[in-house]
Amino acid sequence: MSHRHQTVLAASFEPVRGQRLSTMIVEQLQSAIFSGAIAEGSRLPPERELMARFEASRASVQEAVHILERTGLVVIRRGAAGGAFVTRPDFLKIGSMLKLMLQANRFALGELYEARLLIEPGGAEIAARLATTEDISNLRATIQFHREIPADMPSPIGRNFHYLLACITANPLISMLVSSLLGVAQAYRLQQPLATRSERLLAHEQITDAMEARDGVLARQILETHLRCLLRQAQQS
Amino acid sequence: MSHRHQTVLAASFEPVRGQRLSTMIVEQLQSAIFSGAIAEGSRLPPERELMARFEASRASVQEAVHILERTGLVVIRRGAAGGAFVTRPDFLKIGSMLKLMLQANRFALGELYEARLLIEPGGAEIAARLATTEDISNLRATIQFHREIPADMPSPIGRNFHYLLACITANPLISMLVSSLLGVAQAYRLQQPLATRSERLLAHEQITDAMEARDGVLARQILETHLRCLLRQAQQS
DNA sequence: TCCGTCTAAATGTCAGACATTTGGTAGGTA
DNA sequence: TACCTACCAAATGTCTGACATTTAGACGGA
Repeated sequence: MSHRHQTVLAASFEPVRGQRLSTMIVEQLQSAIFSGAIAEGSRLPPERELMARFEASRASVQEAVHILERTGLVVIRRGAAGGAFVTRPDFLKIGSMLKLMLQANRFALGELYEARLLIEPGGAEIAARLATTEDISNLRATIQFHREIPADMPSPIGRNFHYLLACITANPLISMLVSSLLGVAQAYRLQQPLATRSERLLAHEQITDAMEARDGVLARQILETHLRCLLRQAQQS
Repeated sequence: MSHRHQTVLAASFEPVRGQRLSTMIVEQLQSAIFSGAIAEGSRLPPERELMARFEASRASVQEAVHILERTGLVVIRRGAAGGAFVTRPDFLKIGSMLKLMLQANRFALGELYEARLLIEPGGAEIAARLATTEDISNLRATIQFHREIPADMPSPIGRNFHYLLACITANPLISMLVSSLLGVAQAYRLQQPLATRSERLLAHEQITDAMEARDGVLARQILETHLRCLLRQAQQS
């Protein structure tokens, strides 16, 4: 056993050096979840049973399940009827994770606005087509909300005008992407707010007006101008 | 000790129910990394030492470090001079995680194209401004590559026309978003390819031609038309 | 009916051991 | 000197078995 390196010209050159056990378990569970073999809301087998199935220690199994929870694929409840329940990662959680990782690479602020400029104006146009009167009044309420709270208080994402706008598109992919970008933006903005509050509120109001008039093109233009202005400022600083 | 629930009107109502140990360790290490207290490229203390610092078991510490690795914040090397080295998550890795989470929510194919329609045409316009002759020949090489490989063989992301296009924007945020969306798209496309190969290749060639002519608007239009056509098909099916 | 209490199932954590990987070092040999 | 080999030590990977904690539900008494 001590002469493993004197291998006698093995037929297969594949190293197949196993990954970490927990990683492989994660992958198997993931594909089981994606394939629908484990339905949403149902419970994964308890750890002891997974141990037996994967022929791994509890530590490895547990780490795998914890990673799944961190990814947002399951929630773990302790106690008698507890366990790991398959769930759907809500896109706020996804956004916050993305934000975290974006934060690690330090992007230029300009790059951020450039990306927003790609998504949001087009999103506004779609939103204008779909907005209900309730959506509109939601937007107005948010504007009012921001008018009242102190400027230094960061507002929750649910009260963010741009996020609400994205949600109106009824395309979860879009709202997710926007919420991620906004999360990154927030981390930057704490350092240096680019637009004055009144400028921002004015733009938001104009956009809402345009949407109420069902003028998608106008809404798009205003948002585009607004963001492009911020982009220029960001590139200068 | 068995009457814990008869708490005598605690002064603080905060449950402060401790999170998982590994989670708290992850957070501390993360903020240490983000703050720069642990420089990029340097090594985290070995597990035994982290055990002592956090007063936790090796299992907890190890799980935390593994999670950091999964997040892309460190790479772990085994062996003598091994350990967890602080690194920067490259955006392909981030993109793949985003893709994973997008995949978990099952989107309609139409929503996917709608999102791509927001990002990619604008991205193409930016790319047309910045493309070098080398970029152009890269694009052509990719088209040729796809012309030659069998249709059923999935191509690597580095050979994906749309991804290359996004990379030319020189905005890592954009390439990341696009690569994520493409990843999701790939999972779908295995089921049903919407565009015929010749249609796709033709569109790609036209876009490249437009970029070579520095006609950003045209490149944008072609890509937009192409995607919008696919979107319509997706909505019908 | 409304409580407390107990129980069992499940996760959370720990300690210690052994296995594996891998860089470096010391020594021998051409 | 240059190269190869064997060995060592540091570090992560994994397992085992135990104990701690949480919590839903069952059981029973006022």
